[in-house]
Amino acid sequence: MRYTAGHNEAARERILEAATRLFCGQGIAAVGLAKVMADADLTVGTFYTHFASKEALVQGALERALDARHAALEAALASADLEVVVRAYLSPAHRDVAATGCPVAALAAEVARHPAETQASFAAHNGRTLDALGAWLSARRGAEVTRADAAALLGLLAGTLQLARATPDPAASDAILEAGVRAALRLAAA
Amino acid sequence: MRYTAGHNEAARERILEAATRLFCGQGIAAVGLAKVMADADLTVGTFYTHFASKEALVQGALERALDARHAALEAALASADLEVVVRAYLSPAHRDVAATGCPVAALAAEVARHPAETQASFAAHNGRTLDALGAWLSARRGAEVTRADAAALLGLLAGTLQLARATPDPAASDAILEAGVRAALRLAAA
DNA sequence: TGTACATCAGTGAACGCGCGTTCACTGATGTAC
DNA sequence: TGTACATCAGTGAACGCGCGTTCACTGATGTAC
Repeated sequence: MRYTAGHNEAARERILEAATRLFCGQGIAAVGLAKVMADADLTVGTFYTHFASKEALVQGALERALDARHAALEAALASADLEVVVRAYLSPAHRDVAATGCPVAALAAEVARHPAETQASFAAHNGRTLDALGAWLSARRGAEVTRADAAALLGLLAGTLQLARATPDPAASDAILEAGVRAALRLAAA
Repeated sequence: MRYTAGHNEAARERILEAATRLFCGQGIAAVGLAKVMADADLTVGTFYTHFASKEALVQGALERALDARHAALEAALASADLEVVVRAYLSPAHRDVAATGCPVAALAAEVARHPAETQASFAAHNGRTLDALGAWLSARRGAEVTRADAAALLGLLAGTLQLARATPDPAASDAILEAGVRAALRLAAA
């Protein structure tokens, strides 16, 4: 081949990285392929040598983002308390930089309007995180914490983060984050 | 004037109704003005005799939807238990018809990317619901429940509904709704 | 070793389409005289 | 009472633009002979 081995994979990775950042920051519908490719230092024309369609890119970007979040959560749960994880999730820093933040908070509502295949991929990759969270909570309490219970906790985190992001008054937004931390810890401890 | 009194207001109301339904069902960015106007039995050209821009329509539609939700919640809290309200919110019926459902669950993440003025309007109208919910919970418990605490509860409801909507497997989606009900009632009772 | 060819990621222009917005015009009604 | 004019929501075509997607072409490298 006329490009170094791994060139193709490196370009694909750059496209996925740019897509993840732009989708999480601005929404899937609001970001065009030209913008994604420009951010990956490529022109639009070459997009289709890497992905079959925009929808395929959406799936790839969601998987990448969810897997990254999964790895980060596993590391955090292994070395820190749940309170640290919850406080990091509902922090002003996470609220203010959606582009590199949780894909569930940024995109779950939009994913719900995408094809079933995209939803299935999203649910499967998010499910790994829910299972890990459920197992961790089960070990901490005596009782079993199901994947669905973990989903409710993630729902609280993501929904509260969204409300904080949609609240322009800084003090009011901070108060929502703090109330979310209290609620999440109460829920996790029960 | 050459149209009956109230004609203008009736047309404006039809546009707002169509916009609310389409935005909540498909997202703001995915719905064009032509689609909204066609749903209101009008042509695109007349849109600007009713609204200054698409963003003005977005604000109007959000306000209408949030005010409707507020009235429905007040009525429900006056005549029914919180558990009934929570079960209705996290019901399969509400999950399956986003178009006529809660605007917070459908659009909060997208509103967070809109201009500050739109966010302020959204936060103000949603705030009325949060205050009513907080007051109701305060009266039920002994302690004060702030607007921010009510926001965390709404965050749990909306976030969990989004996850259920993004879960294509019916059984898994139902389980998430049920876990959300348990979590919401635990949070409200505490 | 030297040359012709195959490979294929990348280029850049083009496609049809729908977007938000503008505008000259229509036509039914209310008002002025 | 009858007629000319003003009003203004609605019409429908057009604007420039960006969208997702396609395609003929480029050019650097690896392979075949």
